[in-house]
Amino acid sequence: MGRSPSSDKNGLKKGPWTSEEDNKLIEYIQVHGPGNWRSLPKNAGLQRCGKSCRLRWTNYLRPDIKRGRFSFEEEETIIQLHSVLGNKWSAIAARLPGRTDNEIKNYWNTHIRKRLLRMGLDPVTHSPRLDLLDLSSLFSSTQLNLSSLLGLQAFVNPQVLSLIATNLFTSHTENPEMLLQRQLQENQFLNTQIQNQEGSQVLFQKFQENQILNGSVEYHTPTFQPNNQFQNQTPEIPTCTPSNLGSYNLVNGQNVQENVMLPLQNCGQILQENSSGQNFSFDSVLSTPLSSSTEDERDSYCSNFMKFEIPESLFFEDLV
DNA sequence: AAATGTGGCAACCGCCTGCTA
DNA sequence: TTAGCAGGCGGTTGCCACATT
Repeated sequence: MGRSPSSDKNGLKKGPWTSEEDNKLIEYIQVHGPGNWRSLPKNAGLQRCGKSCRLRWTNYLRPDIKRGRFSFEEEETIIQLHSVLGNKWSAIAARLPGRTDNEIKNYWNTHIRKRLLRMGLDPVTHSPRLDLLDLSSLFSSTQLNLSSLLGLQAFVNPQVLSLIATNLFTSHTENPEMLLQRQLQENQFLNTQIQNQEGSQVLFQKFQENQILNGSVEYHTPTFQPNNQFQNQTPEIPTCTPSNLGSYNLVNGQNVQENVMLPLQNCGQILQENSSGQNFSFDSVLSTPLSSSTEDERDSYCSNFMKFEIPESLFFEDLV
């Protein structure tokens, strides 16, 4: 594994660690504790640089490291957190006890990223890949009237639209802690607004996201209803309608798809109600049944959520 | 059976940040 | 204020194992 044995210009060894080196490092740290990595190799009798020792310890030798396959819960947590944090592997690792940032990074690049691509999702934005969608047929089949969609502003407080648009453009770059604080403030405002504007699906979407945030997760988690360790604190979910679909990318008539997660993937455990009063539900698009054991089964399960059809008789006016 | 391709992952590299004198 | 250092982080490399041809 890894690099072939070699030495750098200082005579320090590089490449794979031997069990003898591992033992030396473990024994030294058991006595003196980790840290002071620059002087550690000399004191421990290792021909390695401090950085190499630190990496070996933190990524492999640490006693609390969990080895082996990632569980479904872990995998979904990674996807959730990545949708919020991006490639902040250390931040993601901090929420997965026993897993290292390096391990999560490798797992993402070798498994999850490929799976998302196969599902037609962009692994960077977590949005459906537009290059794979025939949006014109989608719109014609549903008889959606663009002017009606744009008319959303007629019943949505412009202040709210502005708030949401601002959020959409900043949420992926903002410091998660700052985001948390800001969203707590937003939620107070939205909570009031949503009581007065029952028809606003955009508002509901925003409200729901903030509820998830406030109720459980340290970081803003816009795409999923948690079903793992956060589940106990999941707030009661109000009913929403299929018009959530596409609401974000048409804010103010602007297509903000590029930087935003579509609510399409936001269907996790949302109970939706169509115009005729029939209920239908989605599980998380990326959730996988615990009984599934193979990657193919997981793919199959997940991809089924991308195959729903919009009824011919569905009118946007009915939905709002 | 041998050659070639691909996946997986440990380890390295270079940059960045925070601390301290 | 600034320079030096230690440690942390994300991206990349390169080797091994396994699959495919």
